[in-house]
Amino acid sequence: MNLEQIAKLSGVSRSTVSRVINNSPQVSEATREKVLQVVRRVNYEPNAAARRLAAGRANVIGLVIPTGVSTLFADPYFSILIQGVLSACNLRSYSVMLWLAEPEQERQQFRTMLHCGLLEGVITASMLSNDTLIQTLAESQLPYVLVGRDPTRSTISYVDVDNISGAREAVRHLLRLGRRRIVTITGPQSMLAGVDRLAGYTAALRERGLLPDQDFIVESDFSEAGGYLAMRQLLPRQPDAVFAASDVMALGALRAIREAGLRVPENIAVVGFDDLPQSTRTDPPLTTIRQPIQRTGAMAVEMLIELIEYPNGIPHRVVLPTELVVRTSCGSSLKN
Amino acid sequence: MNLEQIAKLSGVSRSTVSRVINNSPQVSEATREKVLQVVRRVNYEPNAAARRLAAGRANVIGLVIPTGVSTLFADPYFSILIQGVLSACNLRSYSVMLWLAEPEQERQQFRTMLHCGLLEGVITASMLSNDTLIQTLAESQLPYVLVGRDPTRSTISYVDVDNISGAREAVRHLLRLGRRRIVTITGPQSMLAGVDRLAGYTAALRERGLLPDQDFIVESDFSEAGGYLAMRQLLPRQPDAVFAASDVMALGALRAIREAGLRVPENIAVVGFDDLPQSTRTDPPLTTIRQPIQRTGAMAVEMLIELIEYPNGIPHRVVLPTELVVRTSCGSSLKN
DNA sequence: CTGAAAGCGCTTACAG
DNA sequence: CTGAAAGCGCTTACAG
Repeated sequence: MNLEQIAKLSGVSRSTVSRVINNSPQVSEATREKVLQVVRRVNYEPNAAARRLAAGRANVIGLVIPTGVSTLFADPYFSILIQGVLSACNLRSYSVMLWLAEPEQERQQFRTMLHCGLLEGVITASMLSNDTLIQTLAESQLPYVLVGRDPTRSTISYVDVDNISGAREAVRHLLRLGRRRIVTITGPQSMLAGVDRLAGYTAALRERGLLPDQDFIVESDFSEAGGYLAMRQLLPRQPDAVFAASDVMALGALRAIREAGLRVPENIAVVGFDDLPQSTRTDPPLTTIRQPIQRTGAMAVEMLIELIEYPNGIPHRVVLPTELVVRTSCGSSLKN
Repeated sequence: MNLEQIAKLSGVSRSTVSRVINNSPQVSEATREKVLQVVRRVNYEPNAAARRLAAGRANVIGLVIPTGVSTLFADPYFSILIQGVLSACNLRSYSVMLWLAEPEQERQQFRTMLHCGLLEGVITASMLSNDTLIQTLAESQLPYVLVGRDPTRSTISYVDVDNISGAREAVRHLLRLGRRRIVTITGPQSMLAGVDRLAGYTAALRERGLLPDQDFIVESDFSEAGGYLAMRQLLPRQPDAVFAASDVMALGALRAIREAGLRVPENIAVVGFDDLPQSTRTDPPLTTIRQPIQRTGAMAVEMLIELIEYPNGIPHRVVLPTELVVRTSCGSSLKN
């Protein structure tokens, strides 16, 4: 069923049908109704490929998550982000093409995807800072928005979460509770979220005149296993608290602490970052920094659609706030 | 950059360029080389929308996961399945459009997506048995394959996992270890995986001449919280073992058991189903039935592509095997 | 082996 | 307000 046939059935020209489909104001009410009736009766659905070709629009965007197999499996962060992007797209009648960037050899596929003429814009998440993917993206001339800021480029739109403040809040909380030997398990320092959360940790200590001790900082990879290993490495420092830069790593830390026969929060207080759904059910329930993951995804969609619709608009940068969620993994100040 | 321009640059016609792009054998080696050089030099990428329009192919399929927001968040099963589908598609140079079926009102969007002319085929997962979505899919005339069988339709392709045998294996293991008061937390009985795994439980008991007790069976929803609640409900039955129809529910069961002050496996043995990555790290590590989730996704892709390429091929049904993975949540037979 | 031409299903100036 | 026509970037009989 195509335009031509609808036209025939409703006794007008193809152009007119096209106009009513696209809600053009320059159609008489009478014709509009007549055509709409046929459209509804035959359940007509315009062909997106043809539309894309003729008019450039097809309402499809790409979502690229450049992470190896393992991380995506392990971190609910991505599921939630994807969910946020997808529901926002549903609301706006956009479809999304999902692409997971696997190792280097796949970069050619990324180019192909960008240049194949199906996508009107792209959202990318979880980039390494200064990822070559971004370069490729920029060259494609497609509108795009980053999830996570990129300090090396000033002219692009991104939505990020306030990682520095969030991490600082986490460590301030620990300090308020009287903890002083606060170690941290960081995210990869090749990712800006990893860098920023470490910066927040450092800032909170400095505010109190404390000097961050290099031995108190172990770099990890946002995975449970990584958090576990890092915590084992930190245990000999005899910490009384740990700030893990993600809830999943905090989970690993909890496991390492338990294995060492120590107790949370009595011996070691634990704060995470993310506030994943399951963090209410860890043992003990995790005190953490909530970031609005789903909203981040939705915001990225809104920004991208704006960029698509107004190509000359200025780029926006949005930084979403975080929030300290106190549960029991740090104890309360009364006890200390 | 389009065909026309490549043609001009290489001094041949558009038709010829198209032929070399599509690897047609009817082109002389000399021309092919000449054209290919230009193609590579300018980094030409054919326009998929135009291709789709002209020839019907664009190498894009849809993946629809009809589950509410909550489940997708909570169950890594879906992340892994998506991963499997995406990597298989990457290998075959297909792109995938991901669509999450939210509540009923969204069904119209599903139709739109199917009929918009971008998709060449569809994979759907985790359907309710006899879901109306399948009806819509069938009407669309698109090739599709189901993840999970549908007993009500005999002419469609699906890939499923042997849920019945898997569940039976799980319960046999418990029986071998001497457990006799074996309860089960089932998946939703509106989903075939839920039904099949319960059937496996029942079958294993029957083999031993045991009668499945209705009080020993609680229906749940594949979520952690659901597993927790179900286990609390089952605890008064004084079970010495529980078969949870998914690892995520087993996690909830572990939590309920721990809260009740009981020990795993001493008081209650626990078996799950899935073998998620994190099931090696539960406390205690979970004995479970491994199902090849990623392979399921990849297989669905292969089957769908075959259906797309050979529209008159016969539908295939593939049932992938499961495997018992013994860790420590059931103890060993020596202890019993 | 190669090219000219028709056609895929739309949109959108242009003319009336 | 409406229609005829050109065009988006490809593919593919058809003719040579």
